[in-house]
Amino acid sequence: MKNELRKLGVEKMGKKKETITIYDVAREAGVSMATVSRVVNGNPNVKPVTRKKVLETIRRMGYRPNAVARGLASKKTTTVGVVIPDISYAFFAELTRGIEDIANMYHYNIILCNSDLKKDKELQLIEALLEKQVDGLLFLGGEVTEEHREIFAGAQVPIVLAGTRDDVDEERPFVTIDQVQAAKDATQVLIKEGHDRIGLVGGPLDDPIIGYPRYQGYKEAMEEAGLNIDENLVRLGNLRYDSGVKAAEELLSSNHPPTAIFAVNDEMAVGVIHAAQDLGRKIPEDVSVIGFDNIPLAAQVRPLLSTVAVPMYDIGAVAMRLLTKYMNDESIEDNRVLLQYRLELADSTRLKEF
Amino acid sequence: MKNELRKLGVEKMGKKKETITIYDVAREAGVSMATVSRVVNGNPNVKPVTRKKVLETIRRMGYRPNAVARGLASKKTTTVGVVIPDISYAFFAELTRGIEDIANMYHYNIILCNSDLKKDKELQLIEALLEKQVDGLLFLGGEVTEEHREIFAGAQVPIVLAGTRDDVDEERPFVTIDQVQAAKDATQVLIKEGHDRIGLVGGPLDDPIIGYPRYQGYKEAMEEAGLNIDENLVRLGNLRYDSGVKAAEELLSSNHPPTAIFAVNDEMAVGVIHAAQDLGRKIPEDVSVIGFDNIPLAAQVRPLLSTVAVPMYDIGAVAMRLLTKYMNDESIEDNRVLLQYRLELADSTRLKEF
DNA sequence: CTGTTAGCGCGTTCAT
DNA sequence: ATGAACGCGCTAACAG
Repeated sequence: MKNELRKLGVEKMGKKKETITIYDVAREAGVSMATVSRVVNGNPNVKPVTRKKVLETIRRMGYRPNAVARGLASKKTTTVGVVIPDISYAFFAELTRGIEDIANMYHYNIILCNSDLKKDKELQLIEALLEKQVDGLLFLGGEVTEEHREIFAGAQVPIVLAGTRDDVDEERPFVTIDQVQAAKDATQVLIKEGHDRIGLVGGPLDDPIIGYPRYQGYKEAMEEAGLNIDENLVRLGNLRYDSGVKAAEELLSSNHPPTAIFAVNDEMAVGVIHAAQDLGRKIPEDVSVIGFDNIPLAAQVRPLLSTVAVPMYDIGAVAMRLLTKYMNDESIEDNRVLLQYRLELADSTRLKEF
Repeated sequence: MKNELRKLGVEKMGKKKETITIYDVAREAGVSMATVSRVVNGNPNVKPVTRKKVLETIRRMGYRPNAVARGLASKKTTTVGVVIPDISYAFFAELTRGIEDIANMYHYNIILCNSDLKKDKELQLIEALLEKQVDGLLFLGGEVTEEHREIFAGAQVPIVLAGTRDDVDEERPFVTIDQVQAAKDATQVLIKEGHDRIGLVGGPLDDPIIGYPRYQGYKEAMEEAGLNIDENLVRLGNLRYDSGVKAAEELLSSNHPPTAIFAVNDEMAVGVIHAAQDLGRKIPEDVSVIGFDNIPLAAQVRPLLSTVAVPMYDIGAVAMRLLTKYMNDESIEDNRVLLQYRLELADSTRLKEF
């Protein structure tokens, strides 16, 4: 009575078309809603003939299941939320690709949100995602504060950290690498080359994910080697190319410049290389440079950048896989995983092996 | 009676917690569901005292609105679908950032899907997105085929193309740039430098978005200048760095090599530069190179890459803005928009002005 | 300004 | 193997 009446609506682009429901299909096929629901959801308890008939009228009527209604009834949305600092960073883009591939494989969709590492925005996004009844949440980058823990604890769905970790909440699952050790390794490459004045182009030290741990690794390596860290050796940037350029200019034009530089990410490392070259230094003859991440850029500059190869795609993929296990109540053996990284020694360092 | 009973559930991470509804809040606050709904949705028709009371019990009970239920009742999900070729391409990552920023500004979330330019996957993703009742759809890259048009036509929601266009369906809104003209301009830079043997490192010619139109622009410029296009001048890659390297190696080691090369995207252009350098050619003295897109990489290599600066972020932002207009039934003046690009002439060409 | 009452479209018992 | 009926949590008239 209602379906019959609404056929006179004006049609603009994608507006006001009759919306055909499971009920319409049922009536048309001469079965009940339940039966239609069964065939749509692949329930085997349907006689083949009936199934065929229903499938046929579904096709004929152009019926499209309403996932929102299904979500309300079943309490599952097959959608997961992803909160990420900034998709325009190659690092996160690659990681997100890993997430999406696995999500897709398990028939989930992802709602992607950029947080710009702003705590308030992060919290607000997480809240919005939970309101949308995502079946799970992936949280990347940024510090996990007490407020995060609070909202995480109140969530009805599993939440996995990717590319970061929470050392306070010992239960919170995560997938990342050992940042400190990796940074230490990178520094040790430089030490092993024989340098004793090794500069650091770091990130913000109040960043508990990149800036601080990678600084920590540098510091530990230096101390263990009995090397000095004077303030002429350390500059902090914002992880972008330009800040790497600036940092290197300062470091290299000091009275007693470093002969090797560890930049805590590749973008800055490439900035360092270019700044050094502009100052007439040869890489790696005059200055050795090592980066961190192994984004595509590392292989698209000359000299090829030596760096710490972080399995970005895998971090995303493994984190998403872990999340699916939680969502499907699969048994999970390890929920705090540190993935392997490796040193990718190319042409910006003299050492090619470690 | 039910809410009271379910308090004995075991609690694992994010599982089986009591879900508190608008009804619970209403009962607790001594008002009706409608009133709670009103304050949640900011409806002004609520006495301040009442509003305060409701807000208070919402806070106290930790009530979180269920967007799925809201979506079913209101027929709006405040979610838009985004189908993109590959988020790990800098070009699309930047574009997506533009989309998300504007979406966020208008309180929409985005469901992101990678299609890898595979038609079947595209269609299937679009279908899934429509089932999820997105309020609108942004489709990027890839060819718009008859099957696309069919499913677009059957959609109940507005669909806007970004970074691409459909020349068959004259009604389909889009936001992009004039690819042919831009490629023509890039080629003309090289022509104006005085080259008569200008190589092209192109994309797949069956790609109607990048490969073909940019080839077309090259061809038109050459023809208008009365220059020859022999097959020793053209190589096709897959838009990635490595294929640029390979293409340039072939072009430059031929008997009569080009003295300038137009690569249809920056990744390949940088590959061209490096291949040329490895062959002992100086850029731009021996070979001029111009790229296309102006991804960050263009400013992170030496020599700095001359390129066509495509407003990637803006394409995304404007497309999303256009989509919001459709979704909110705002009046829209122009629904097929070509954004401005500009030539960014840096150090890989000799010409610095055009 | 507030409450009542229908649905929104579908999954899911529980019968049959 | 199939159908009837209820409920998921909320918005949207409509009354008052």
